[in-house]
Amino acid sequence: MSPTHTDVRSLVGAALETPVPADEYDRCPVTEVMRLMSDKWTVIVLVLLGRQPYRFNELHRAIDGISQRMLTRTLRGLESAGLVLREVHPTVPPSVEYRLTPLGQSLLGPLSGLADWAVTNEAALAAGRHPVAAATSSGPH
Amino acid sequence: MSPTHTDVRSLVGAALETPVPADEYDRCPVTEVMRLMSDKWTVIVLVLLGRQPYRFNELHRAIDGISQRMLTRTLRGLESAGLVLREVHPTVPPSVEYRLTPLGQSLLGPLSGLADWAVTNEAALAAGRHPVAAATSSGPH
DNA sequence: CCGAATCCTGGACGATACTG
DNA sequence: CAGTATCGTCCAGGATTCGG
Repeated sequence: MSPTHTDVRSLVGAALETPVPADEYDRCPVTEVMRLMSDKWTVIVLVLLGRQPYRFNELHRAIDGISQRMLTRTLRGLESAGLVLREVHPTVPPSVEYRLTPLGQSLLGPLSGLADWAVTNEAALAAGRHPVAAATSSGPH
Repeated sequence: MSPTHTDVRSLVGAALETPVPADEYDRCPVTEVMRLMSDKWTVIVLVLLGRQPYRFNELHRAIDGISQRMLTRTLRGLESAGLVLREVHPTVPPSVEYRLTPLGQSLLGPLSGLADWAVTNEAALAAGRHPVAAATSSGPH
């Protein structure tokens, strides 16, 4: 198992001179995870399911603006990644429950780290570019 | 300044019953950050610039498969978010250097957390769905 | 209640050519 | 060297309809 990473060098290997091969970049686990989370609804679904299991329509009502189609697609994506478990209860009418798998739960930690950063730096981001000490060697005279 | 978040509840407020308003979700800082990072090249550019400053064509050569157009767009996006600083040196021929701002640097930490998770769970993700203790106790065969 | 099938639009992305 | 302009393709995502 990998030791703790202190940076994201896993993405680029150890290459400084070597260009990142397009193929390797495409199959990099970091890239894959970003692809998975980068659609419009996956994160919010992940967060909600992190709090409690939901039935399909509960989720549909809980997320304002999502269509049935996109909820289904989002859940399928998470399911096939092993982050969400789909449980069908053979009742009448049928009900389907979705919950996070342990793997899905474990993603909430890192995701929370990113969320924390986003909230902390919300102001700086909203400001567009923030006031950094621009250090051209010519210097502000 | 916000206290430390232990989960991503900042995204959903405190609402369990209340549906997440589409508008609020759209302007949530977490959503914005995900939007920023969710294109094909932003993450790798961020990572490379985290190691050292790059000139435009250095970056172009370092990332296999990226087009000039997309590199420009990616850098513009990062710049307008305040994560990357663009420095024009009035030499002949002109050279432009890109480096991370302190804000950009600070993003590498949380990003690294996600990368670490991705590498750690690469196997489980590659397997599609992982062998979780399924509710159906009926084993294989 | 849960979801698949179909149609449509906008934006991401790539390739190529051109410019100061 | 560091871009911009233009064109074409592909796919995420919304609306709607149908099925089990």
